[in-house]
Amino acid sequence: MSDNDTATGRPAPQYMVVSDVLRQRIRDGVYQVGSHLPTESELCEEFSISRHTTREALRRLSEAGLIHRRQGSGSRVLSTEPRNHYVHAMKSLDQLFAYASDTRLRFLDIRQGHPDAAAGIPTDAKWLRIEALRLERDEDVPICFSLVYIDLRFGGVKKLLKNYQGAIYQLIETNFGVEVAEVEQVIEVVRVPPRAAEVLDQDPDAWVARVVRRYLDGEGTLLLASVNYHPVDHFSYQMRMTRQGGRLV
Amino acid sequence: MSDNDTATGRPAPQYMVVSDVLRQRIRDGVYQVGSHLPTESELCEEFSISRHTTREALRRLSEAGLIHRRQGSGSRVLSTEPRNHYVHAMKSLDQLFAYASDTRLRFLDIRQGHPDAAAGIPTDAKWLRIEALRLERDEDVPICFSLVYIDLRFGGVKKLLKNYQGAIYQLIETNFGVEVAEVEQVIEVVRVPPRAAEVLDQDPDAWVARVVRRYLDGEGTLLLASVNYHPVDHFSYQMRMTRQGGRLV
DNA sequence: CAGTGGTCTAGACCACCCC
DNA sequence: GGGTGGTCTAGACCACTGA
Repeated sequence: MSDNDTATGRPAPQYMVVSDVLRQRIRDGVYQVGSHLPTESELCEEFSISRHTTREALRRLSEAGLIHRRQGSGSRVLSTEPRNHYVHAMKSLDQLFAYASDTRLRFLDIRQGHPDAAAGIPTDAKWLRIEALRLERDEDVPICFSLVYIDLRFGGVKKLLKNYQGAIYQLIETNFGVEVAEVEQVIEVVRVPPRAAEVLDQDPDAWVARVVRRYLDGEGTLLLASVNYHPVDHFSYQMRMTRQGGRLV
Repeated sequence: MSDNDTATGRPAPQYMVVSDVLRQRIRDGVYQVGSHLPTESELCEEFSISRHTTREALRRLSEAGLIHRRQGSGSRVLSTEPRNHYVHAMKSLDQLFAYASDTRLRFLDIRQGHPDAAAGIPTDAKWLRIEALRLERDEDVPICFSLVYIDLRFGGVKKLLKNYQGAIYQLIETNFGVEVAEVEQVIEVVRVPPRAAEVLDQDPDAWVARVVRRYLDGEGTLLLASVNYHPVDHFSYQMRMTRQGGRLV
């Protein structure tokens, strides 16, 4: 649990002692989830420490996701257990994609249309629908066939797509001042749909890896979604998870 | 890049201004990757701020993975770009697995043997080799066929496996005082190997999703590895990535 | 409005690293 | 031994929250 001086011989700093005590109290229900921690000044008094030290202790709890602090309001208990024991971290979403970055896009079709069910978009709404092939640079080997559905308020991207090579979500981020805050991804293995079989040159009854990605903004609104069909012999999805924090967090 | 007061109308705090300046200098190569930042006291003087404010600025760079700070040594520049823009976070590794948690294991075979190539273990070494089927609870439908390779120094788990239901890495963590610090995972779609076809009741030429997981300790030593074959019609792998930090980080 | 957390200062002592 | 970052104190003013 705590990691006070168990490893190193020297005593743990006070902020860590205090943070561990508070952590234990949260686990024990002394401070219930949803309720508020004592204020900084109360904690200063109880532990006879300066405000700075108190804040350092609270910072740790906050970083561990156990409490949420809000100016003027206080520190609310969020959870009994730290979140994010393991993280898969990446510089950019590029690493989500199951292909190397040195690729290019060939657009097959762009028009308004109704999304397919796999995209997780209500199929009664109209979205900009893009068909594209992702190819290895300088080669004609297709890496995947992609259907991209874009909210019509970003319909202006249509003009920008010509010769665009990167990920489409980035195009929308830079041109419409929105920010992708969250991505959901589902990987499954399915029978190749007819259109994908055609452009990927697959047997009609072949299996393909289908990767569906949904890009959401900070409020959970869907900005765009993509359905990507990968021939199985070129599909490899790698990730690396790391345990969070050496000492505590 | 910076997020000083662009959104809110009010001015950014000093530590954020300073941290942005330093960040820009790192990008511009004023402070080269591998070299050291000025010391805290030098930065205090340059920006006419207190040490506390300087440390807050440096803390941000450290959290962003741009610098590494070491007592007695200084702040070394690690990278020009922040890491961890996006994270896939999970409380435990259970969420790595492409199946619900309400499952059970049926062991088919346990003995010493040579790992297969897919596990990424030198095949000349001997490891404890476990064959198991993961089944839905109360049903005989197999979710996946697993080959688990365990370093022989944990050979004692053999006795503990009987009636064990959970993830094997946890068994080793609790019984041998080691900690999984890192997991590598690769998902691919391959032809079913004969043995897997047999126990999963698949056609000899069927495709299966192969998920290879390698569990490493803090020093990068492989503790165990597993190769899991999932019938494609039951395979679904979901993940959710979140952009890190509202304001900067 | 009173009380909260957010920012900031000017000091201090210490453990650690490297010369 | 001299300099680094790590911890800690005792103050201060401010922005924000909520009654």
